[in-house]
Amino acid sequence: MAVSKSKAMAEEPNRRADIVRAAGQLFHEKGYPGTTIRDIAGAVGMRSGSPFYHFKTKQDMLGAVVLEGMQAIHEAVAKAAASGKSPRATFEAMLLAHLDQLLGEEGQDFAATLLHESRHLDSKVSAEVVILKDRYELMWQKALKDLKRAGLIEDDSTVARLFLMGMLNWTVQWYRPDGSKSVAQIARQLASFVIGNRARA
Amino acid sequence: MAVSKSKAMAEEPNRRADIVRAAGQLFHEKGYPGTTIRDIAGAVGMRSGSPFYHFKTKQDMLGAVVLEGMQAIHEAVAKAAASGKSPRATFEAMLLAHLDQLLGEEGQDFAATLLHESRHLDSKVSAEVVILKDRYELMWQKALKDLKRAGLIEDDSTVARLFLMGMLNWTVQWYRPDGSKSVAQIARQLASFVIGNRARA
DNA sequence: CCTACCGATCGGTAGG
DNA sequence: CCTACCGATCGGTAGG
Repeated sequence: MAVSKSKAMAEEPNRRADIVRAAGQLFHEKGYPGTTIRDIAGAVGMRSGSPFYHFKTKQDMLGAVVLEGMQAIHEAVAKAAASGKSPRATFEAMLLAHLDQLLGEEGQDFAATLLHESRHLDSKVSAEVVILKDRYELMWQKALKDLKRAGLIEDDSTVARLFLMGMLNWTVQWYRPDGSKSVAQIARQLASFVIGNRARA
Repeated sequence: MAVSKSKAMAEEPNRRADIVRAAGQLFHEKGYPGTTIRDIAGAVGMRSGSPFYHFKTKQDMLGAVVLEGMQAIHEAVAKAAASGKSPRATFEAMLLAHLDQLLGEEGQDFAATLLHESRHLDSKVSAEVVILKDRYELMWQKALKDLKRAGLIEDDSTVARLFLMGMLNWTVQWYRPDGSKSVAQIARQLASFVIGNRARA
C-alpha cells in the first residue's frame, strides 16, 4: 500500500488489472463457464454489477486474460531465444521462460487460461489469438531447427514441436509449487529428456 | 451385457448408453459447466427432464463418462502391455492403445473428458478416479523401467513419465482425424522421439 | 462503483 | 419418458 512517494509499483489501485488477475485465477480453477461474474466481483471486493463498469461483457474479461497471457509468454520466451547462447543453453532458457510463465507466481493463470479456455473465446478475439499463437510456435520451430543443425536432436518436425508443447503445457496438471521439483529443475530435466546427455557439461 | 442371444450389437435402444455417449461428446466440446442438461437431452432426442430418469444428477453423468473412459483406456493399454513383445514394440503398442482411446472413434470423448473435466467431479467419484489413475500410471512407469533396463532410454523417473503423459494427452489439442497423420503414425513417431532410432529395425 | 432489478436459463422434481 | 413447473442463479442494465 505505498500510495504516495514513488508510486511506480504498487500504484493507485488499478481495479481493472485486479479484475483481470482474479478472472484469470478463477477461469483457470473452475473454467470459463464455471466462473460467475459474482465470483470475480467477490474476489476483488466488488458487488456483482461493478465489473461491468470495467468490461462490457464476460467474454471481454476472458479476452483480456488470454491476450495478456499470450503477450507475456511470447515476450519472455522471445527474450530467452535471443540470448545468444549455445543452442542447448538457449533451448533450456526458453523452456524455463515458458514454464515460468505457466507455473510461476506472476502471469500464472493468464497463460494457463490461455491454454485451456481459449475454445470459449468468441470469434473476434479468437482470430487474434490464433495469429499470435502461430507466431509463438514459430519461435519454437526455429529452436528445434537449430538443435537439429547442431546435431543435438534428430526430429525437428511440426509433430515433434507439438510433442514438446505437450510436455511443457501438461505440467499445469501436475506441478505443485510445494512439490519436490523447482521450475528450473523441471526445465533442465526436460532439456535432458529431449536432447539426451551427450553434450552435457 | 450380452442380454439375450444374438442381438448382440444393435441391441434394443440402450438409452442410458446413448446419454453417456452424448454427454461425453458435449463435455469434451464445451466443458462440463458449459454443457446443459438440455444440450444432452436434445442430442439424444429427449425432453429436458428425461435424462433424470436415467441419472439422478448431472454430476452422475460426468461420473459415468469419466469412469467409462478410465476403464476403457486402462483395459486397452493393459492388453498392449501384456503382449509379450520386445520392450520397444510393447511400448509402441501401449502408445497406440492410449492414443486410440483418446483420439479414435470409439471411446473418444470418454477419455478426453476424463483428462480435462475430472476437476469438476465431486469428491466421491473423484476419489475413485484417483485410485484408478494411480494404477494406470503405474503401468507406464513399469514400461519406462523396462525401456531403461533394455538401454533404450536414460530417464525413467516419475517426471519423465509425466513428460510422456503430456505428449500423449496434448494430442487432443491438435490431432485432427482428417489431418495428414494417422494415429498409428503419431504413435510411431512418438516412440522414435522418446527412444531415438538406435534400435530401429 | 453500488443498489436494485430484469429476463433468460439452469438443474432438478412431481405426477402421470 | 413427457408435461409442466419450481426456486435459484446467471449475465447484464438503469440510474444514480
